[in-house]
Amino acid sequence: MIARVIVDIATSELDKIFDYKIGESGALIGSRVIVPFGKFKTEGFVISTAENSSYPEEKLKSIIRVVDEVPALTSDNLELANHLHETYHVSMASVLRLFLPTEMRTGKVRKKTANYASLSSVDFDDILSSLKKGADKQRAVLTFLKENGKTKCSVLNETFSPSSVTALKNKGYIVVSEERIVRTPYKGIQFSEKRVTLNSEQENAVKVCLESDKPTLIKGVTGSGKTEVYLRLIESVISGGKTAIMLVPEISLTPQTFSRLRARFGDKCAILHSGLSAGEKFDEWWRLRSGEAVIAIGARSAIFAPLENLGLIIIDEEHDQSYESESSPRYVTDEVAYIRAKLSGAKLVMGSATPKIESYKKALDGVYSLAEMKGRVNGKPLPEMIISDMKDEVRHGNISPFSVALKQELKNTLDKGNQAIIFLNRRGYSQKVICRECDYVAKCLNCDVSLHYHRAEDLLKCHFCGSQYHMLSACPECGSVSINYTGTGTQKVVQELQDLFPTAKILRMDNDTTQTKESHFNILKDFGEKKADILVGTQMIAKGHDFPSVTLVGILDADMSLYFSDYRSGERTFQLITQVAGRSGRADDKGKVVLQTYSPQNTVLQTAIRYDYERFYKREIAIRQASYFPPFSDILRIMVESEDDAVAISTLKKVFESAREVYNDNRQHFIYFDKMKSPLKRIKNKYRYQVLARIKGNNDEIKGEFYKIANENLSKKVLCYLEINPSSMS
DNA sequence: CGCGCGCTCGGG
DNA sequence: CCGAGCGCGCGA
Repeated sequence: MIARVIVDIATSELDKIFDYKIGESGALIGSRVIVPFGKFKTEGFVISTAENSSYPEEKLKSIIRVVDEVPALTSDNLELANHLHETYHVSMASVLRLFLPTEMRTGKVRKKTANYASLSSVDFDDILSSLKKGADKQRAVLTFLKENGKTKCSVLNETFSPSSVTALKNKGYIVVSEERIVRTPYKGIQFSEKRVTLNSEQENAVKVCLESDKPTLIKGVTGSGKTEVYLRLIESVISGGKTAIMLVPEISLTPQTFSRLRARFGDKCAILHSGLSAGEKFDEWWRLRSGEAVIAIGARSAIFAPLENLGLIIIDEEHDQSYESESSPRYVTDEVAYIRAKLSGAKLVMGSATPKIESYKKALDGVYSLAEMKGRVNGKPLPEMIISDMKDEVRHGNISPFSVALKQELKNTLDKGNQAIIFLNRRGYSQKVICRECDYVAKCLNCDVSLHYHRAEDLLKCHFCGSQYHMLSACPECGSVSINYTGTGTQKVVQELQDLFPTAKILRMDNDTTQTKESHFNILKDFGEKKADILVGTQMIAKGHDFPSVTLVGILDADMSLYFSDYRSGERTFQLITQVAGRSGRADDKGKVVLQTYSPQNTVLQTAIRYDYERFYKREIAIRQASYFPPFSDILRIMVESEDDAVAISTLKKVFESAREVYNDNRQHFIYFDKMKSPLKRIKNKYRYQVLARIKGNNDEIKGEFYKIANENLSKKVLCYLEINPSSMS
């Protein structure tokens, strides 16, 4: 028998199948195997088997051994891998890697075992009496085992003594056996479960999802109880003997999210999360592979969970940007989910309060089924939104980061003993450091961006590459000591708030305060337990978590994201405002939101404060249609990045020449085609250029050609990749 | 003349 | 990806 093997080396010239004799190895389809390759050994994947090979018999080598006792990849996985290989034009090896935790490939983790001791079958009293008089420790061990049953040897050794345990073992009075230990993530978390009855909208959503033979989009306002709908769907699917995947945005993948599933489904669910230790990840993965766990929950990569007999895929907050992979292979999660669901006959359910424009269009066009949830489960209205015109504030002499209205509402909130959240999507103290004399701006040496000042450490930091620099004592250009800070960040907001409300306790949550695994959780926990009055934070406070005492949300700079020159900036702003606003007034008191902006008449903001997604959508889709932007076209961008500017430029030229041939042959499909510097000319010491195109209609051939061009120009010195409708155009 | 380095090629 | 094989440039 012949095994057809993909060697686990992800370069395009090795992206072909090598045949090996299976011999005595026992390799099966999906097995990871060690094979001789050239002068060395390498790891590979058996993607199929055959009776004989087209390669000369005498040249065939044999598989050395298989790696895992059970094939790591399922036939579902292999089928999906094939499709991704074809859609994204990436090597089979790099696609297959997606299906395994990286720790597993490098062979660093293995199954963990420990020795356990238990009483042997000899009569207990006989043993006790046969022991010598002085052997009190041994008697104690035996009594302990009698009372507590099977116990880890390490525990016995610690509490009693290793010698007494060994002595008992040698006499045959206790039996020591090696057993597998499953490393369980978030062991300490309490699982509490409040089972609720579904309201009619939730019932309807469940029904639509289960009955539809198309993917379903659940459009439900914040607090409408989407999670409960997901749980019911999972219940229904696993009771039918099938398995389920639930994807959540990276940032929502908290112990609390997991504990809700754990409470309902116990050990049947496994979590796949980059924050887990290598051992935990490995064990959770195998629990899924072995069928011990049937529900996988995780961020985007969990779409590759090793489940067979898949019945359901849920994508929560489907509009979230974290569903886009930013390293090769650059898959888009909902596309992968769509293919996987189709291949395995599973249901696909996506949920959001503010669906992507593309998704909502599909729902309206009948490509997806639509389930709407307009009411909140607690029956409370959505918080009232108030706009503060910051231009007006400045005109009236208010130069603080807070409007008069926000200050007043903050005071009221604190007086009532309630809590407030202040949202600002900019961390650090200030965004820019500028010389007042000569307008010099401090910039990163590796990136084409200005440095942010961080007061806590008195450092200048680059938010792209993380480089840190000493704070300037004087301008390096003109020597002036007069330095200006512009662009308020979270650190400065905390300071200003503290000045305004000296007795208030303020917590800050952003990238800088959540560096360790638990800090994220701890800040939210402290705030939830009312150990602070105000929480100041970035994007990461926008999601999940009910804080019943929060009755005020302040959004500073609501229009910040409006001015990115990006066709999706309006959509993103609407989503962000809706989401942040949803943090307010989740329980008894009615919530309020103060939205500060310099463009109060902007339609995106005007529709957002009325929670009028429909109107926002209508306007947005009209703009996209008139200007031929997605979903009425596809944006193709081939990025060229290199530390060597000359190499980048010469590669760009080659890429452009090849792409131009495609363009010339298909002019009627192109709306736009050109080459240029990227908006961010340099990041992490790499010069960045791009070939940008926009094409009409369903043009998989053009996409295919562009994928090919990108792959052909890739090398050690230069990074070259195609993005389709990227969420960031920087 | 020798070897060091950079390029190309093959691997089942 | 990694080693082998090969060509050519330079120094005692």
